Amino acid sequence: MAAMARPTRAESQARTRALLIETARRLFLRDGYHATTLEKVAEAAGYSKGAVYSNFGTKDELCQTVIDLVRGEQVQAVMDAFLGEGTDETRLAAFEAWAERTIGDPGWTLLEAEFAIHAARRDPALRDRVASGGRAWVGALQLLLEKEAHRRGLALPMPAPEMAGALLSLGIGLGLRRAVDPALSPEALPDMIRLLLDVATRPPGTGPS
Amino acid sequence: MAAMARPTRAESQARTRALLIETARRLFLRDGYHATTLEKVAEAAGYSKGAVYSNFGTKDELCQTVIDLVRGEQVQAVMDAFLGEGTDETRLAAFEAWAERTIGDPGWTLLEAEFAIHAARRDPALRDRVASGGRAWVGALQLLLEKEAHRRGLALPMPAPEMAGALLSLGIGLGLRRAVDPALSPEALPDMIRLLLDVATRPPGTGPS
DNA sequence: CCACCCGCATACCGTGGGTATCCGGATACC
DNA sequence: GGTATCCGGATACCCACGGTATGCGGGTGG
Repeated sequence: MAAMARPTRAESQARTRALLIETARRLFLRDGYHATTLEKVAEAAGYSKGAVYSNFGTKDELCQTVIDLVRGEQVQAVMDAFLGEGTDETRLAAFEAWAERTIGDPGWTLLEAEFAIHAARRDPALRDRVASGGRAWVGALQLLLEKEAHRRGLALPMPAPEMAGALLSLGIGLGLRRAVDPALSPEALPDMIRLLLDVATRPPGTGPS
Repeated sequence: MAAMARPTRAESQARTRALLIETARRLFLRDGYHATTLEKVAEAAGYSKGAVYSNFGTKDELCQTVIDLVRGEQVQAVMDAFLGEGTDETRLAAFEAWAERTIGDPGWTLLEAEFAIHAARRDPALRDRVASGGRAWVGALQLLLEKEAHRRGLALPMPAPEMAGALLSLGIGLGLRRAVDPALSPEALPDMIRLLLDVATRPPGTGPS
């Protein structure tokens, strides 16, 4: 209680930091990395640029923080969707809903790609950190694939790590293309997954439809 | 001859434009869209910023010009590689060499992706133009797939347009991921193509290896 | 209670896209 | 051939934005 009446410095700063992250998240996701200025973030959060720089070393650091946060949520969401209970079709439908929400939303895909490109050209350290984010995705997808294959009792058409990488690449590419060309169907990713499952699952002698 | 001794204005401007495009191409491919400044381009080409703005309305227009140019060459190159003569394996090897050169080179993939993202957020007109570039890729790949399927006398595992789209997405995603994480194998794209060919080609009763 | 510390605000700098204006030589008309 | 005009390119400038230096005021430790 005393802490609320007169917040300690650490609490006060933590609150500032949280507000900045929350605001930055909204703006970065809405407008992208370059179009979002630190001044806009600071003002929207009710602070000045100084507050940002006393909580984050650079714009890159703030954005990376936001991205790590959001990616964690996304990975969690896709794991929940695909690893939950239900029939194969139910879970595939849940995954499709997730894909529609995530890949269909330009904000997230564009931000992660934009920042990755930015980092790739900046300094190797930032690039490495972004690369580890990609590996986090691959790891999650790999786990997903292995569990799914085991649950269905079938062999994957290629080693799980490579297949996870291919899936991630496909998702990134589709997200980008869809952001540029909204007419593009979001069904492509689920279709591809269905095809791959079909490959592994198809009884001998059955050709492609 | 008279034209060389004293170039007409149109000739002079055409030369300026060509030099600017050539220089811009080098810098955009090397450093990316945001890191390349018009002043650097102008200076490297031996002109001033004014020359750029009297030949191109905006930085976006210059970059779009460069991208259209390079994409045309890339599409041509991949068509030549895959539609040329030779055995199936020879042509697949030629394609792999192309993929290694193109997707392995961060410059091109990063530039096209960076500009696409930039355009997607800017104005719809620019976004549409970038989208048409994407459709050009899809069209070329579709033609390629159909010809290859016909040559081998087998059915594609999914409709050609969708498959072309998937392939393009895969290429984009792999290119981006590889730019961020150079340790990533460039074999993934050819592997995926082999897998898909394998799916359509596999004799009945043969499971995945 | 007081001196110090530090989170945030303010003022400022360098850079880069874009604009306004100017200059000089090619062009058009007589 | 002379001269008025036009226009490609140069120069000077504006503003936005990332980043830095410094100042202020209130929490903190003695």
